[in-house]
Amino acid sequence: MKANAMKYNPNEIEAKWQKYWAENQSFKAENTSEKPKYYVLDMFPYPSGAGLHVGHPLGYIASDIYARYKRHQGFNVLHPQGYDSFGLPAEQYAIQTGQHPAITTETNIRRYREQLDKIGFSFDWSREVRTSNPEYYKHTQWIFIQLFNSWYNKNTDKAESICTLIDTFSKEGNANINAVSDENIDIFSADQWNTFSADEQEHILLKYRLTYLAETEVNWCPALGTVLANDEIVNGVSERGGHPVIRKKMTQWSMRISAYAERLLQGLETIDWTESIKEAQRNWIGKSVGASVKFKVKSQKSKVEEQDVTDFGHSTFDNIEVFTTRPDTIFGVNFMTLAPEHELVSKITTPEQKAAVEAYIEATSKRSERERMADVKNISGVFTGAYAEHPFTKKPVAIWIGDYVLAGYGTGAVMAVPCGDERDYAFAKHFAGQNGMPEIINIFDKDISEAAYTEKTGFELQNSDFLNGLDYKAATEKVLTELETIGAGKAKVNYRLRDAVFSRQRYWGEPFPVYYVNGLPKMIDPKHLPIVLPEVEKYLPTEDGQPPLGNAKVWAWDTVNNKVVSSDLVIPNESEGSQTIFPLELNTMPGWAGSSWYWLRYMDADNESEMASQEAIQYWENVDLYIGGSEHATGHLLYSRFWNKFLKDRGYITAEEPFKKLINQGMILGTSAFVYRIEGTNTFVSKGKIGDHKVQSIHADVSLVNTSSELDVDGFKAWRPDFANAEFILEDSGKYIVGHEVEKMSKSKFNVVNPDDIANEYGADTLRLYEMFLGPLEQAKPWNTAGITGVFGFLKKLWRLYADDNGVIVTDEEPTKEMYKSLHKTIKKVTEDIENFSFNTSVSQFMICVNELTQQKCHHRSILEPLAVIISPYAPHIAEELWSLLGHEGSVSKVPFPKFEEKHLVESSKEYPVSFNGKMRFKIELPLDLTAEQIEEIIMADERTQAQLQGKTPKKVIIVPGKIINLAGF
RNA sequence: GCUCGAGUGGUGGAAUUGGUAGACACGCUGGACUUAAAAUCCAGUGAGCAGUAAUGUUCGUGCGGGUUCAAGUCCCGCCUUGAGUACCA
Repeated sequence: MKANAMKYNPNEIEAKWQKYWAENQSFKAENTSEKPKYYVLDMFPYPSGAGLHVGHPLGYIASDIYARYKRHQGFNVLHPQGYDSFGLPAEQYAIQTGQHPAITTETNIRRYREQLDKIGFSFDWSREVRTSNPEYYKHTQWIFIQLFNSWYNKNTDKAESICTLIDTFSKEGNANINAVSDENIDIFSADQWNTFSADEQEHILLKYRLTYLAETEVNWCPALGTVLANDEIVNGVSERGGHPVIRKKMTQWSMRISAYAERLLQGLETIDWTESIKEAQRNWIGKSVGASVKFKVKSQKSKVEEQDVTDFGHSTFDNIEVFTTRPDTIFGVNFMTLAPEHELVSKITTPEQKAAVEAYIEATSKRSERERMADVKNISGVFTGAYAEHPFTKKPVAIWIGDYVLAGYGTGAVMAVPCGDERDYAFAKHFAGQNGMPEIINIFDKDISEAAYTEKTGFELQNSDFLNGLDYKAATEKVLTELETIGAGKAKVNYRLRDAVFSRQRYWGEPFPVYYVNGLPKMIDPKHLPIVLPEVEKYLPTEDGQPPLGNAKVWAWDTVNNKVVSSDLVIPNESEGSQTIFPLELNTMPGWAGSSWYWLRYMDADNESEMASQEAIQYWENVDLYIGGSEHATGHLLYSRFWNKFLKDRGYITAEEPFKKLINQGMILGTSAFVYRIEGTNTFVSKGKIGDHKVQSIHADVSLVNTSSELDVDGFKAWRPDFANAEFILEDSGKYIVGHEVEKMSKSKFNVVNPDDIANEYGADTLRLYEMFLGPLEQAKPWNTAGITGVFGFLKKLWRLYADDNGVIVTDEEPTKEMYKSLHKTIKKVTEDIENFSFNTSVSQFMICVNELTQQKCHHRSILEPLAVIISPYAPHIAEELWSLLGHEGSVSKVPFPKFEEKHLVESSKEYPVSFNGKMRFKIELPLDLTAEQIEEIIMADERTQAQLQGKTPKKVIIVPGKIINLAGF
């Protein structure tokens, strides 16, 4: 007993200190403090049924090291954790089993918490949030109402209360309003506004609100029974499940994120994020500078027969507006192409082209997004028979439709310049000679017989009237002036960023605080929030295709008693005046709603009346360090910035950007193991014996394989009943050797490694150090446990500096110079490493230090005390225990970080490498205070130098004192 | 196609502003302790050539050039690979 008492026993000391931290609330952050604040945040997890695997804690360990380090540095650190607990898997599970998603979620959270606690994170759990908790989503609903009650004023360049808009409307109409809004809003005067009915006014306001209800074309995923946002679609299929997605018109809530396009772009310059994430956001926002140009649709006389144009409704001129980044090529316009969905198509198509156009539209609408993408090389389109008028030459320009023009980008129409654009060129070549497709005009002094000339440089314009002889820059300037003069266009900036669809046809999400009167949405007064998710019998859509909330029996809003009441009380078709009970919104909010503001909630997580108090918001401001995966580049990280900017505009918070510094941890991949079954048999052949056998690769559970790739054959037979009678062809050594492949960790690949298993075997400190030691934080890397014994051995070695089997062996003697040097070298390196997020090299440095101190037989308090402190952010449990072995009360986590002292590293001499023609030949120890001349004298006198020179004289002698000696040119 | 990264021993990876390439660890080899094994400790370990050996010497950071006394690091041109994005007018 006595002997074991002083052995390093990770399980015992880790349990002990985890309990101590919890009982003493060691990591509770205060909202008022004399200390400077530092906010370290992890992307909170979705609590899935599979639990945590070793990949999840990677970022948490890094942020925990940083948080602990900052506490040692004297900061008041906020380091919270919570759960993004609304989401699809819990709902799918509910559909299959009938189990309420809240119960599944609760079970999963409990498991996550257990796993997280085992790793010894310094989270302030008193601030835990769960997005599915009504006390949380009450505030999500409140933010939604604020967005509804806001519009974006381009003059002040920020969001304002809708009241300022209504005020202006009633005083001067909307002519002078400069807002981000729907397009094509009719101009009205103050008098007109004041005579509009309330409903009419509401319809107009919806076109300005920052969240609005509109019939839009959405991404509909039939398999999931819901719409998806653009960032939830990857390669034309749903991100979750990989189901096909089609375009569909639906009335949905949208978020007017496009209002913030420019600020979201500019803000990137002010934040410390990786270039790749910034670049992804820039691409997603997709700013392009060019011009919008109007083409009048010509009242055309059919070439086939003379007819009165008024018969076709062409008596009024329509304008087709296009966006182009190359207004300088305007004289190269051969034709125009509209997206098949363009609203003018049906209006302008001539009778003789009608059948062909309609057939084409029909055919393209049937194709899914994915088919359209896969079919890029196939050129298709139809001539509408109509013509537009060129703004300068006044010549007719044929109007075509084609699916290479996307309805969702720009105006859904392009001016086609075949000589300067590859797609226009291909289209023109494909339909060359057909009715409506003229010869290509070449406005460049270049050969375009093979391909378009797409460069913006190296040409002079020709065949371009007043632009002849000009280059890109000069022509663009001139044409913009001319376009404005004749009123046919102007400079324009276009963004790819679309407004984000905010409705989901799901159960397990935030309900909207919205009810409908005569089909118009009304917000519930915030004082009645939360509107709690109703109970339903089935989590599937209703039989008549309503979202799952359509199944709720109690889901109507009583405007007299201000509460949710039975849906049966809604009286259909009765005049508005007598009704007081109205249907509630049946959609729920998307997954990103709750995660778009959660960092604010941590600042004051128990506040019932507000999302967080003003005091808390002013103290914590925003997140100093945010760590998480790069997969959220264009989703969460963009939406969060949007809501943050909005909340700032409306005066609720103080910071323009939510996350000052962002680090993306790389994914930890699994190393899958494969066994090879000979086809049609139950015989498994070892990797080296496959030869000519036709085999099928089957995933084997990685826990059945040791570090030498040998399979536990008996374990494998017992693993699954169908393998119980398996036969094996072994290697000559008698072993069964498996194959390996690096893949994403997943249950179905049997390559998941669980952090608690590692913690049980080696301890959490070993797990923490090993995850850091694997390689640079940002880099993706496969998990393998091969090196873990090295880290475990290091901790045992560290322990032995403080204690042997019989007890503590620390002395109060004065350490040697070498001991101080080892320590301070390490303080210096580790401090730099933490600040550079280079945690892998710190672990190496700790190993070097402990190796040196062991060699020096160092058991000196003056060294071991600071050593325990600098190692504590990485391996907090052993550090606490060592700190108490040294006789201290309380937690090492509160102790100031040791200061690096240069004096311990000052050297009086240096072992110089001596190179000849750049090749290092020998080393020589020389005092550092020698001048270059003195060094040269010593070197030239050295017999090894003479041996190298073989009697020759070097032309050049380079001596960099303190660094290197090089003799060259002989 | 475009954008952003990355290529270093048997393996994971070090190398701060150009200055001893391969730190640290795994693995492997040999040794100590042990009846034996595990654990622990010690030594060696980029490749080739010469030598019994100490040692000497050549080659070596994806490929081909260049700048420099000196290049993994800087410049030019490629190759491979990962990630994101894509008919964006």
